[in-house]
Amino acid sequence: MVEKKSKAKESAPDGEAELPALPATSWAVLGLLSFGEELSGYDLKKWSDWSLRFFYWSPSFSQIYSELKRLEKAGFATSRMVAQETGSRDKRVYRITGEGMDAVRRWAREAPVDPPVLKHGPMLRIWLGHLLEPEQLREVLARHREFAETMRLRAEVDIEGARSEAAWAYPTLTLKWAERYYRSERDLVDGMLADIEELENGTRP
Amino acid sequence: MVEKKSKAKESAPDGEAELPALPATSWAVLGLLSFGEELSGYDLKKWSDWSLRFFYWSPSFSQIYSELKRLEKAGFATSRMVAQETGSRDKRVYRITGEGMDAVRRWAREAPVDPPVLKHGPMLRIWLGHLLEPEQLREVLARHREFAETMRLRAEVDIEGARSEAAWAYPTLTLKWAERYYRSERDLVDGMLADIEELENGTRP
DNA sequence: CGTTGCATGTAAGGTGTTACATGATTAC
DNA sequence: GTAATCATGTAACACCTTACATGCAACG
Repeated sequence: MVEKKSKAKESAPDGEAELPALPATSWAVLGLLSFGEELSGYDLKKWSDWSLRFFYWSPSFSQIYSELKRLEKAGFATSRMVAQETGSRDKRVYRITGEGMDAVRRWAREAPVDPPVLKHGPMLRIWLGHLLEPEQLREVLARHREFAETMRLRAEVDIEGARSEAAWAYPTLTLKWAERYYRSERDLVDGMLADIEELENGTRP
Repeated sequence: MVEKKSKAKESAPDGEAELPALPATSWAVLGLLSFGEELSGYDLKKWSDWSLRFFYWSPSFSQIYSELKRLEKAGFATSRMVAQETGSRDKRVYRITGEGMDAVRRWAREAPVDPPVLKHGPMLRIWLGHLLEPEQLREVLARHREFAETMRLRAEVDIEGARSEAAWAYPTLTLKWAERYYRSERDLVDGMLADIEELENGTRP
């Protein structure tokens, strides 16, 4: 039995009620609502695109819509239709409930600290370096470097934008983290380019 | 139309045949085989657990088995049963084909350089810092720091183990990368702990 | 004599994506 | 007039995981 992971199977007759086992994405969406604003699915997508994206992949529109339904069914959010004055299509806006706040808070405090999930395509390519020409290796790294530097600059800009807004204290903390993370990602490319150089020139005495 | 991504839809009447659109995991498994050894599904899982794991999540047994079937159907690998002398269950071993080598090589050279996928649970928690006590924030970070340091040490050990084996030149490169990556991840925790300290002591003049 | 490791595979189900349908408003 | 943005949602499907079934060998 290699693929097992015993799971306490609900019950838990101790005072605390069990938190429902939602996927992390669900908690992320509930987390977006936990800042208190009433938001539509569309808003949520936009918001997650430019805040979560630095450290968490942004779910698609359709997933956000289905997560919202799930959260509403669980009693963690309520929705209401809002008629648009201008005449465009009505929108459905969501607001977190008291139970929802309790649940995210408990999740944030009690959930196990799992290792981050990383799928680093560029590194997978380098790992298969025996299949590429050195020039192509460098090309892959150059593209990844561009990406990292773009992200770093975006984080830098956002930090400026969020400055001294007390409500954004913690999100700003993660932006600072992101600025350093993507800086490191960029520098790691440079380190690897140097290692490749060394490997080719055969600097072995 | 927000969720579109036009896809050239096969055809491509230029000389080159189209590479089949396999998921990255499939290429990763084929990549494991591209080092030339004849391996069972079980071997492949073990191998991916301790090599890919530093920069790419390791697929489950059952997925590896189904990827192998897919690769065999595509003509990228062949398999044969091997009877076990000792009497335990027979195993099926896989070997990459010439077409398989061509395909991974082309994939590694030609596939677009996509940004890494990151789902950083610990950062998601910090981002929701308004829901936690400062002590709990630090606890989340401490656990993540432990993880990062463990990974860093493993990479360090593996680098020693792989030294001067010419065949492992590129995998060793990614191990060096990993050692630096997890070192940075650890240092990023320390940076954030300092930022939290500052936030609490309110060092604002 | 129970646990761990070796070894392969199926079934069921959850997670998440793309494609499509629909339609009004605003900007070029 | 046509493209982009706002806005919501369904359907189909791909990806991937867990649970389960099965069974032998070696170790303590």
